[in-house]
Amino acid sequence: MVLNMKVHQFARGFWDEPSLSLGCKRLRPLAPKLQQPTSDNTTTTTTTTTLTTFDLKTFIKPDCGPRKPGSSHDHSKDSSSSSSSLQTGVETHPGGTRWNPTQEQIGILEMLYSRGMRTPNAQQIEHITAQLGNYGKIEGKNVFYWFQNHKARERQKQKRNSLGLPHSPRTPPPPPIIPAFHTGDEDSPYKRKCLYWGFECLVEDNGLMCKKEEGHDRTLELFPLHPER
Amino acid sequence: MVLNMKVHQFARGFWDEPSLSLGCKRLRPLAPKLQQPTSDNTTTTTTTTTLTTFDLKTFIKPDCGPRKPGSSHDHSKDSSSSSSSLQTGVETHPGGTRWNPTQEQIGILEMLYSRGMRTPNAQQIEHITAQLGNYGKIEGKNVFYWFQNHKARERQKQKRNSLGLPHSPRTPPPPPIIPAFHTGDEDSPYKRKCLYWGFECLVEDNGLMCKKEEGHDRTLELFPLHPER
DNA sequence: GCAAATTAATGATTTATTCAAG
DNA sequence: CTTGAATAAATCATTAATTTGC
Repeated sequence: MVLNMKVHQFARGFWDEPSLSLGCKRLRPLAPKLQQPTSDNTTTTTTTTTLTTFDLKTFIKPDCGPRKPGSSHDHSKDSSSSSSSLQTGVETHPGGTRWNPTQEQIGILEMLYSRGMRTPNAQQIEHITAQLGNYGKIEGKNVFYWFQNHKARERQKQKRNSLGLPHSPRTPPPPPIIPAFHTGDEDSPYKRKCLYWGFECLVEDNGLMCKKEEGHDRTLELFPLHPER
Repeated sequence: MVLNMKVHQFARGFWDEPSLSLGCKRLRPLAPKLQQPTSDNTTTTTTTTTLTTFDLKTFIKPDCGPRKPGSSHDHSKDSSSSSSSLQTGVETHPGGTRWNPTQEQIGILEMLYSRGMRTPNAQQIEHITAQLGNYGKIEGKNVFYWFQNHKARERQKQKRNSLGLPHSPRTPPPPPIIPAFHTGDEDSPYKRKCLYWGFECLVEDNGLMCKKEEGHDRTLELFPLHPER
């Protein structure tokens, strides 16, 4: 057992774009949010009780202690490391916290969205992730989240519009678009079943890497990009 | 088993995209960003390229057609297969669609819940899954879902009780319990960061198998099972 | 011009609901 | 009717834009 990991440093600097502003306008400030106090840190107590066969003690969580938002930056993502004796500080990494999509990535995603894709299934996510990986680091979950957020925000934007100015005489904002191909979702009664859970896909800067339920001895072929099919 | 694939050449050109203009936002492509920094040199590419264009066609969905609810059972999950030549019908498990927890599994989960566990993190889920695997087939997501559903239902049950009979003189149903150890969730300001996404864990009937972000070169130890069954 | 302060956007999680197998 | 599975809605948190005071 060992967790060995390497730290990849990750050069985040490439592709930085100078500024660039999008045309849309901004709207009002957001609601104030209050940050919770957090204080009360409880100490960890573990009371264990002896027990039974099912060794409860082993569940004591290894890491992930109460997190203080305030305390410097916690590197989210790789929380994995952590265990006590970790080699220190090094790195700590900057790297990265959340996915920062490139223009191309967003462009592709929007194109897919405009074509009707809404909730891509595992396979599609892999494919998309692989493709987008050519434009920057990205993981499957980012794709998944993107569609979820985009769909939700599009929806609320539309609702706002329809309510805000219900007097629009004309068909106001043409709702999304039409699918060019099925996504397994569409509007039909929910698809379900085509889920993303339980699969991980990672794309490295140079090249790509995808896998899936490998342990289960089913390998997923990675779509050749540009297939022709 | 193997993951075969690779490829990636493909440069930026996409957007040939015929019709399709994005609404406002996102403007221009502009500065060519170079992505692949480094290396990449790879022989192959030539950069330049021309190419490609993000072959939309490749996204045509392989399977997952519109689903008719009525149509017999589609095995959800593995939608993966699908593509033509997949090897065998592996699995297809007969009836098995959803997880069917055994008494022991539920017992353990409830014990953990009663002890305060609410939203186990990835590591914990792995561990739990592994342990429960000794009592029957189970996957990480089942554990994840169980806690989610149980928490939610406990909550609504409580709400119902407090509203339904607000006159109960006595403290009616003693709310959950107290945590014996932190789970990283609890009630304190949400923990966040300790997520389950991006990790997969599978436990077979006989033995176990867990893995995690392997591709990313971090290996996770597998908890020894031995169960005392 | 520039960097801290502020605000808008949006990625990532959690909670609430809904669907459906058994 | 119980409850596993999934999706949608609500939130939280971090980053990029923008603004503001030198």
